[in-house]
Amino acid sequence: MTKSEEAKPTDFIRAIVADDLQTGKHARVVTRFPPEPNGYLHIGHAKSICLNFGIAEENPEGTCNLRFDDTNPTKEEPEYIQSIEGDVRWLGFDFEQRRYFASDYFEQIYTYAETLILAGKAYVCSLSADEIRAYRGTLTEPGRDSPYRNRSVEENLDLFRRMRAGEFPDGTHVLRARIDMTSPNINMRDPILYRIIHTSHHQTGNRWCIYPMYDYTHCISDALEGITHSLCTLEFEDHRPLYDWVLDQLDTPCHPRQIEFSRLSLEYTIMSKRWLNDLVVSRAVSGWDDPRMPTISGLRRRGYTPESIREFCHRIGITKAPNRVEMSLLENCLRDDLEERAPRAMAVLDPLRVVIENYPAEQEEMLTVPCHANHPEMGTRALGFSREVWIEHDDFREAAPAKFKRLALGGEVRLRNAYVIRCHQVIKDPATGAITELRCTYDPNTLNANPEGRKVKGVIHWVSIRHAVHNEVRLYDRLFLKANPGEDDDFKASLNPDSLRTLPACPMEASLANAEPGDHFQLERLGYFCIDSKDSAPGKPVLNRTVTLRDSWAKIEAKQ
RNA sequence: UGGGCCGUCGCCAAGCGGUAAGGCACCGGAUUUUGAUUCCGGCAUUCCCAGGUUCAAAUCCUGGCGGCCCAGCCA
Repeated sequence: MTKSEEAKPTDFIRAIVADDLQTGKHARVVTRFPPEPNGYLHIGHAKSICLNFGIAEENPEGTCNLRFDDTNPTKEEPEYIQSIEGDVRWLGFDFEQRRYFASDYFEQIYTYAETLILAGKAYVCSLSADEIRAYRGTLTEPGRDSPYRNRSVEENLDLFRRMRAGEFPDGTHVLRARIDMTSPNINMRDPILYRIIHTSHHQTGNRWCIYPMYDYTHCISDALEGITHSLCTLEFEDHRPLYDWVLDQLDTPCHPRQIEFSRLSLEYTIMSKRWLNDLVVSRAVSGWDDPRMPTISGLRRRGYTPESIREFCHRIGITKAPNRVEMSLLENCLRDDLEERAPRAMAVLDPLRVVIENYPAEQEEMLTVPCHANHPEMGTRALGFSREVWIEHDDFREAAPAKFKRLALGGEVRLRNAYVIRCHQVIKDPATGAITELRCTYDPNTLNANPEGRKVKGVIHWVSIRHAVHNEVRLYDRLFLKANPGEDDDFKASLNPDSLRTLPACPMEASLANAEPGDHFQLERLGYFCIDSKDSAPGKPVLNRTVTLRDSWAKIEAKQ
């Protein structure tokens, strides 16, 4: 990044931060990423992570905390904590020792609640959940005061302490802020601060049976951590008055500024943790890290790199405008990255046997070919060649359509990194008429050289049958058929039945047998692939197709 | 029709009173032993609409229209 880029804020939040630093409102910036451990992180969280950790990185002495918003033990699991920490680190952000839990502050938060009660700003309400809802009013009608609203400070304190002591069952009492039941902002109609939940908590065990609500907890946690800018998504905009109200009543170390930005939507996928969980539980996918999932762990297993995801977050920007980003933008970030770093290899997904009749049956060669044509520094690899090779079925046509530059009967094509061959005979299954084999000849003078007196435009990939190893390849496609799943029906109704195609044993060049889980490759002319980190065995890699190459032939063909 | 927010190219998105950046997508064309990559070129007389202020408006004012969010003891 150049100095001018560093100095120039790229979005309205960075502009606010820069201004606050400039004016001396803050000496340094402190942000936080506050997930609830109730599911795996997804690409939408990556946007928030890149924003919060990014701002900290870009400013001198800036820091960003990882804080688990763990105020609801009925929905949270330690497994999620592990995955979230791993995903943040994998994305390339370091929270060092700054891993906190809202539950770290439960005692302080409780003390603040008693302060509110003492000040007459909070009361214990003994209405049932249904009654509270009824008293709340609607969007257009004001709410009504709870009959418990004017309990004495002494009674409130006594009741609240007994709530903590476990004297009451779930749902019998709540602690509420005493604000304004007629507020046009429903969040200000005496919001609930504490509820009774007799459930053990993953961090605090059985120490508590009352748990603070998000609105009450989050602002205090921010203040206790000295957060300067509390960045969250747009749906919390209506909560900001409450965020400020709570901190205004209390003597906290500071009063962070909440700023909201729009969350990420991506076409052909979903971002709701509830829905993602549904896919996992219903076995529609193999898990949170299924390579079709928009989760960080799913993208990682699919073959996305941290760099590509960070670049994506950079390109989409930060605004308050509603958005639904095209998948092609994400895919392009990936291609840009993998184009540079992925070594090349060859495999055939839909094999057609080619016999090169003028190549001696007993002969074979080990060709030395570059790992990356545009990056010689990436070295070379050995590639076996012999009389019989597999080529892609789709790379042959008996009668070539217009602009077809692959192999046709009577025509020539180059075998990538090897010789030019000519096809003179097609062998078919007499019963079905399906093409089963091609008889060809090769031009021995075309290794690393163009043929004399003619041009061969087409180049196709291939694998020597004698040298091939066979491994499973998984071809992934979008998880949903609709750009906005669940928009006007059950989201699962638009699941793509062909989002995964498994090819159990594709012939591929032998060098691939040694690939390690997580390794990236470009299978030439097919796409980028990644060695699956879960289902591969030593010497037996499973290849996940990360993304196809751009395919301008497919466009031409579609038009014809 | 209570409150909050948003509306610049198909999709993101700069712009903050001085005469519409950039990326993705798309369309040409060049190079190419990946129909990939790379490279050149094209792609908003117009900024949701209508008035108004101004020498000058996407930017300011007024009024419309369209969209999103909020009635969990979820976050």
